[in-house]
Amino acid sequence: MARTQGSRADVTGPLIRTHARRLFARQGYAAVSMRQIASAVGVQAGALYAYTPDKQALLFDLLESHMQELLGAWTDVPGDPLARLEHFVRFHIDTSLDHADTVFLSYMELRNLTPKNYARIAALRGEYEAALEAILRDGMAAGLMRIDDARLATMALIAMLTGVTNWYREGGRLDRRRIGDIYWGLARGAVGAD
Amino acid sequence: MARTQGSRADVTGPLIRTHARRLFARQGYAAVSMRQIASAVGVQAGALYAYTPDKQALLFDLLESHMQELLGAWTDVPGDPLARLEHFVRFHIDTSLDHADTVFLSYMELRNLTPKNYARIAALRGEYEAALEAILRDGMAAGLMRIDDARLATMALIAMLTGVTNWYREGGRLDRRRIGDIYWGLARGAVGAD
DNA sequence: GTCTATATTATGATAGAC
DNA sequence: GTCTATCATAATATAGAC
Repeated sequence: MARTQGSRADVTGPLIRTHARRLFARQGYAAVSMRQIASAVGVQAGALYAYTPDKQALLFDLLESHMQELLGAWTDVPGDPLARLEHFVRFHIDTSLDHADTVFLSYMELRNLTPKNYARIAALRGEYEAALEAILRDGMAAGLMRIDDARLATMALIAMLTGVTNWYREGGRLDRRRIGDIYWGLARGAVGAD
Repeated sequence: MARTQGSRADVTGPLIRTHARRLFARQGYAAVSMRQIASAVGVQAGALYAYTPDKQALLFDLLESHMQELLGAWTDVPGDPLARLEHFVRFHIDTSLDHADTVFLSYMELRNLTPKNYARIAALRGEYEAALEAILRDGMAAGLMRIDDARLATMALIAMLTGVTNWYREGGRLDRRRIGDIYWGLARGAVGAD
């Protein structure tokens, strides 16, 4: 609640998203008021409505742009399914830690989306899951992986990797590279590639 | 919002817990009002305060009694670490699915606890994690498992197993027994026991 | 133990001035 | 684009009657 006048559209928009993301992740969508977001940004509550039609749209935009960014950032590598799986493991851990707030939001606040908005996010998530499942199926076909059920293995691996966000703390016992190594070992074993 | 008078202490208490648990899990703690819980139970909002000092205590009671029940229900089996791990895998999946609402709550609403209440739940969770970690360490010591980091493997396995609640639907493609088989295969591979 | 009524505070969203 | 002021509604929690 700093300024009392003046237009700064270029900076206010991103600030709203940043602070909303952080607050939603830390306290939950329903527990955060528009006034609280405005206060963090340094504007009055009314000003937020120049950037978003309502609170729901703000949440949806955060989740959708995150999924779009995730899908845009993911690039499969050609060749050996095991190398591709290792790449996915490291990519997923790194991006999950880079966007821990949004990742948490994506699991937590799906239920606060309208049905239509929910369907959109679920579809994007399905695309991402399909990328991993394709790798596993290729690995099975090539005889490099022993997997009972590719769909369940996909869900299991994503849950396992995303779980890093539950305990990781910057400056902790292990750095990211080492964590990636360890989880790649777990994933490789899980798909029977040892 | 059915009755208009009459005392039914024996049934109202459990009903409050049951409906609060379901509503908190489906909509989030902050999004659920005391009126909403009261309405589901069939009493007026004021009546809830004969059972709980406030909303926060209601959430804490649900989480704490769940953790107590989980710890009470868990019994290690003697002998082979691999058999003990299989037992843990099936136990964790089964109880997670039996208490899907509370499991979800336990991950999502920890941040809505006061620091003291949070510390209590975290301690109970730590006890449970320690049970799995002990199995993994015994397996490593016995040369039956190849694990880089027992602590991370513990967190990874629990996240993987708990993730079942994210996609499981009653009457779906796979029954619980089969799901347990598949996840046991994944877990066994992850700890290098193939 | 439960109801009705209410105190108090906060919420999402809008209108109009600058 | 932002502020101030405000509407309409809803929240948690309490008091006192039955």
